[in-house]
Amino acid sequence: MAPKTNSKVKLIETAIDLVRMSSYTDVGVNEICNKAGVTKGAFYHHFKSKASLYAEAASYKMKHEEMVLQSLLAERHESVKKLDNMIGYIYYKGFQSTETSAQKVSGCPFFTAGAINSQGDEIIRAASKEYVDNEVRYWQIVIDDLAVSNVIEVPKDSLQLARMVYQYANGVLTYSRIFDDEKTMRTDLETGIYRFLNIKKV
Amino acid sequence: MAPKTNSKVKLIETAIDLVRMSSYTDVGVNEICNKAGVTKGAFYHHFKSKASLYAEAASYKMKHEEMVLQSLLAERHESVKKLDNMIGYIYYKGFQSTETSAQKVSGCPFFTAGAINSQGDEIIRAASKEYVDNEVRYWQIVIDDLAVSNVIEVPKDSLQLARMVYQYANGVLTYSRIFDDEKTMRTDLETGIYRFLNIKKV
DNA sequence: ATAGAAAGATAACAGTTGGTATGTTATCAT
DNA sequence: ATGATAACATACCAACTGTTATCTTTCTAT
Repeated sequence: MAPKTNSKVKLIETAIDLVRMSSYTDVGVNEICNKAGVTKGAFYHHFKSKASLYAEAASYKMKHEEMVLQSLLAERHESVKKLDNMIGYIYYKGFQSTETSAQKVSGCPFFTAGAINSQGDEIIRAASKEYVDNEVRYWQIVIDDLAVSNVIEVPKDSLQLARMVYQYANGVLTYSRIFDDEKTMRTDLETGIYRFLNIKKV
Repeated sequence: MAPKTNSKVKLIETAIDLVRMSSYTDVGVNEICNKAGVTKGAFYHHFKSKASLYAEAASYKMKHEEMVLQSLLAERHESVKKLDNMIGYIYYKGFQSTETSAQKVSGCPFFTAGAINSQGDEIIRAASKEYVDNEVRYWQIVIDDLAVSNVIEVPKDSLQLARMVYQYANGVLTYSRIFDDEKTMRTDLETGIYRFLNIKKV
């Protein structure tokens, strides 16, 4: 009665959830399987390795975020509204609490894992690169829009500015994770990005 | 003929080096011992656990940086010179190439490891917190000095501003590590921090 | 010189890691 | 109904993890 092949999706979603809460290396295949209620046989039927699961999870998440962000950044919104939506989404992603853990703040699993496993598995690095590039592109859309709307000065290099804002956001997430401090995360995210973009807060 | 107990220091320095290049979880006790040319017996004679080595390494590095930064941030320097020294030091730390690895860009091992192991070992988290707090404090010194010198507007909350700059710097480091891109790191670090502090580049 | 401790070496430990080999059950086009 | 293939299950593997117990060497204070 259950959908045909939801166990692959179940594995991916479980993996993302677990990795977000701890880290790629700290989450084992066994743990993922147990939490997903799937056996190892099924795991290695769907994925040829742990790294390949990670890669599939990255593109899975990318597709998912494409839909979410397309609505958050829809043209009908004011450019500042888009910015606030983007900030809110990052906050939402970084704070989302799971039943799995008492930890409140979690970083982006792909950003983090990419840095960790920067040497070694090239599969992982490539997946992280692609994911990160994609995220930066969304920031660029937001920033270009702010420039067109005259909310910010037209930047010399909007891609660089987008990248820098993204770097900042992830720095905040990582910091907040160490201190497990959601309050700091909320204020620093917003205050910092507004400051970075040189927007006077309304 | 060799100094009395340099093998403890050797272990700490080797561990820092290895962890910087990969990560806390990915670096094993065996690997550290081999690279340091020390046996496991010696390791567990000096440290009661891997986590405790990490903690000692953190405070070791803190003391080392205290000396370095005290000279880089000496009062005789202009406040902008101090800022540039600080940026240069971050760049130096993040780029330092080792014989160990082909990887060029490396993040701060304590910032990274703290985020990774946010759940689990409380020893590690505590050590990372202390390390990070210390680094932020140096940024605060730089920023307060910039304010006194009228280079930047007096911030409402200089600690928050220091924290945000630190978060940004580590975001850049992590990003650059994923892409192993030293050039981006160099420009983004300087450009971003100047932008963040709203200083017109000379 | 000698007792005692610090430092280091060797070997083993239980537990876990990612991955595989081989088996069984569903699904599905023909 | 049947052959084929996808989906899943069970059991196992070698390699490695951090850690400990035991032994030997080196140092140092008396």
